[in-house]
Amino acid sequence: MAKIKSKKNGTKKETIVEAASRLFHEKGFSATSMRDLAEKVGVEAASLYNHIQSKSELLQEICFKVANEFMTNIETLDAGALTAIEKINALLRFHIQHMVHHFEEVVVSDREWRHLSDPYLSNIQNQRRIYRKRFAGIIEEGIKNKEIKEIDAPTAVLIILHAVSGIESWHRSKRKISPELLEENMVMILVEGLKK
Amino acid sequence: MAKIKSKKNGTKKETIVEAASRLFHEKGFSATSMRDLAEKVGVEAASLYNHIQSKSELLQEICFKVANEFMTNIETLDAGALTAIEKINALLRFHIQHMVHHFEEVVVSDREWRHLSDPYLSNIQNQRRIYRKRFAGIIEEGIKNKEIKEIDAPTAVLIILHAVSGIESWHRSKRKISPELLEENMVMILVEGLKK
DNA sequence: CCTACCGATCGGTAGG
DNA sequence: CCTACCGATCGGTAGG
Repeated sequence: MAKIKSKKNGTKKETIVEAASRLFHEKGFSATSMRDLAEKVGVEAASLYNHIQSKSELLQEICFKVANEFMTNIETLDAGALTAIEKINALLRFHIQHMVHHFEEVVVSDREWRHLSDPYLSNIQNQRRIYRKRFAGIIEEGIKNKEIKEIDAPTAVLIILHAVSGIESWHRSKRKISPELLEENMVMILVEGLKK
Repeated sequence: MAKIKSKKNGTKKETIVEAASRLFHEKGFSATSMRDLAEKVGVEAASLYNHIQSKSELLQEICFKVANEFMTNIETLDAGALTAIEKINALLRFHIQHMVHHFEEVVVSDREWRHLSDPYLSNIQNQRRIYRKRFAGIIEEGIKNKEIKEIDAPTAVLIILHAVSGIESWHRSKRKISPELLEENMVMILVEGLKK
């Protein structure tokens, strides 16, 4: 009876994953039931299973989509001919913009990946480790070049990545500054803190 | 039969809350069952209810304990005669040390407070808002004094508080630097990023 | 502190 | 896409 309204350029599955992102962000993966999701989408719970295999698959979709986007970005960027500081600047801005525009899926993938099970769990853990190592490599490059002061690179990565996830509170705050101002402020505080 | 082993200076309830911190951190509040908790403590699930009222009470204990510690700290510190930068330095170090030594309860209170229900939910949300405002106030003081460069104070607070929560990854990492080095690095990057 | 058990809700399936 | 329903598990209680 009630059909899933899929957007112009999207399959019904994509519509479901999008609704799942919003719910997982709001209530967490474990506290979200398939009946909650069905209600949000406008069908009965059983009907969801014509488009997806399991609740777990929804979390997989979200986590791997986000991981791929960040991984692709760091690879193309790292291949370019920028200085280390310029690379870090670009990485940070990409993270900020992603958090501003797709914060629900980014937050979910950051906070709920623990609820995946193998082999997806190990896969995501690996990707996250590789990403952080690559990021740290860029910082170490900058330290060698004397662009960046002598800090522990993994600690700097950890600070930058987690600082960005603070944008979630920015979304919730009443009187937000503009996304552009937010970006400039974050770059100013974080990148300046690294420079020699 | 099997009795709860309470530590020398702790009630049985405290033993249960401590185990709950570890489990809520590991699996999340919603995915942790009272049977999981009972097993960890060494009794049957029903027996837990001789010491606590509900699962929700455990989360309340954790969240309010952490909130009180941070609130007390900022109040005593803000009453002192330090410069703004010195206050921020001290606040940051308190956060770092707390995350290093009591990271399970700090992470749980940071990540799971959404699962509280009113009136506890509103209470915690208020406390968090007040804390951030007070922190931002100190930064604004520093901007007026020309100790700190002209940044958006709420954004700086958001960066600092979330950066600190990155210490969770530090705990999980194989080759950790020492807590002292971690602290010095975080202060170096974050506080230097604020200075004029 | 345990055994026994409650109603509610969960993720998911069968069959149309 | 829905109705009907499954076994499992949930938080919590009664009664000893």
